[in-house]
Amino acid sequence: MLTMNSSIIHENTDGQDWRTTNPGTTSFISNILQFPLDKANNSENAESGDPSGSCKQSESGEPVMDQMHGILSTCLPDELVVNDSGLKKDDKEGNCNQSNHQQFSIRRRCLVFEKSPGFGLHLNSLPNIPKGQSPLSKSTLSSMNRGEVPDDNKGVVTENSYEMPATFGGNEADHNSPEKKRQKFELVEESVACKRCNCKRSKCLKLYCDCFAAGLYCIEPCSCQDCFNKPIHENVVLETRRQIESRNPLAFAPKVIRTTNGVSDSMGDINKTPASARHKRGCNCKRSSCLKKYCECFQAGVGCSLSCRCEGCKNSFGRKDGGCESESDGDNLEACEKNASEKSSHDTVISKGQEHPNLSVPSPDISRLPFAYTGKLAAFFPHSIKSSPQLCSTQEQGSSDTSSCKPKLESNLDGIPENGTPEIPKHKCFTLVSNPTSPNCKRVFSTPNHDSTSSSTKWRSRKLILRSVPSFPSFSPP
DNA sequence: GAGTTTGAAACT
DNA sequence: CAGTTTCAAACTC
Repeated sequence: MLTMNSSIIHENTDGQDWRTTNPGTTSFISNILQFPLDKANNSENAESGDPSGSCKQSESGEPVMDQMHGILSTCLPDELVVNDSGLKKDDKEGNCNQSNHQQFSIRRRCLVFEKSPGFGLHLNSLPNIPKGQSPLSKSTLSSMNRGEVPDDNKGVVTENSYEMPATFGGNEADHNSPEKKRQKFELVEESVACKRCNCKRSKCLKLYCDCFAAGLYCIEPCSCQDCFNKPIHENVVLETRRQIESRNPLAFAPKVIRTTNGVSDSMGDINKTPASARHKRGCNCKRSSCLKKYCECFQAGVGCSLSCRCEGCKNSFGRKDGGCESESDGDNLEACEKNASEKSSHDTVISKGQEHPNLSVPSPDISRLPFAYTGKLAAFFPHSIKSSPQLCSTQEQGSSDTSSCKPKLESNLDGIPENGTPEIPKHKCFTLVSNPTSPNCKRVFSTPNHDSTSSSTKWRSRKLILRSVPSFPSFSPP
């Protein structure tokens, strides 16, 4: 049986590995190794001003690369991230530093972004911010919310920080339009919704560390101590990871999978949950009743299964013994209701286009994305499902039946097809940006046309995930 | 913000 | 493989 890390993977029914169909990806290691040069170049440019002139802009006045980056990142994150030639081209064409910074930031954030073996873009533990907490100072946020760019964030790439987004560093005209201001504010909010690890003893070299587990380097917003999970310690990181994988080859693999065959999961139990997303290994909760985020199943927004060894399971996403959807006993109903009430703070992932008339089929490029979504990752989809009534309207409206207690999250997991390709609604096309807005996030998914209601969403979950790594990431060389 | 609880990860 | 320890996030106050 597969043991998965805390992210959702898709069981590929035909056995085809996405990697085989994604030849565009290249090793991220090479990019990491290139880091000093890139950094030097970027820093030089940043400090000396753009030697090639101002950023190119579209007719709308928006920086071309700012737009393109978002689009490309949405659909071709792998290629975008690792395509050095593209970067060089950008340089030659004189794109603004911020664009370069963005791309640079993306690259340096991932430990490895491999075609194979895959130590991939695993937004496993993505940053999410605890209620009421912010990785940014109030003053900083305040100024940012006013549309100001903190001085210490202006276009500076430091060892552990992200540059400010292009939208922050663009020309002033861009900032003055209401639309830009709105976008800026949303971006700020997204950045606030990011949290980093707080490891003290693990040196961020164990799976305890969300960053490490996610295949990401720790960055400035992290509160970790004695952190070795940094590019400068790449060898240590890779070696440690190799050791962990030698112990458990699936240690960095997604923990949650979705089986949409509707018949059984790996354990043979009938999945009553429509979305049928399940924790591969199952939880082992004793006291939380699988009703708190201590429970990995609950945290990932999936129901417990027979794989779980939990006791007193009341997982509102689906109990081990047959869960939420079909039962109406007091406890379970209460749990469901509670869960429903907590949806606003719970992570959600993506929705299924087919389930919503307004959602269209993703582009082919998008469909090839080897992403899997689970809990933590949802932090990168602040505009997606969680707070979007639109996406859940079919359930929320007239939902007196038991399906009403089906968590949005799980329903949203329907968007993850078994072939490993999440079905991303076109109009919700996630914009994978190198979190231009947030120094805290490695990547942030935003939606080009997101509704305003979701913009204020805070993503707090600990382990919702977006992952571009294959189901069987291996650190060992081919 | 500090302390407690919790369960996964790591260790034996 | 099972039991124990370590760890950091989630949670509570």
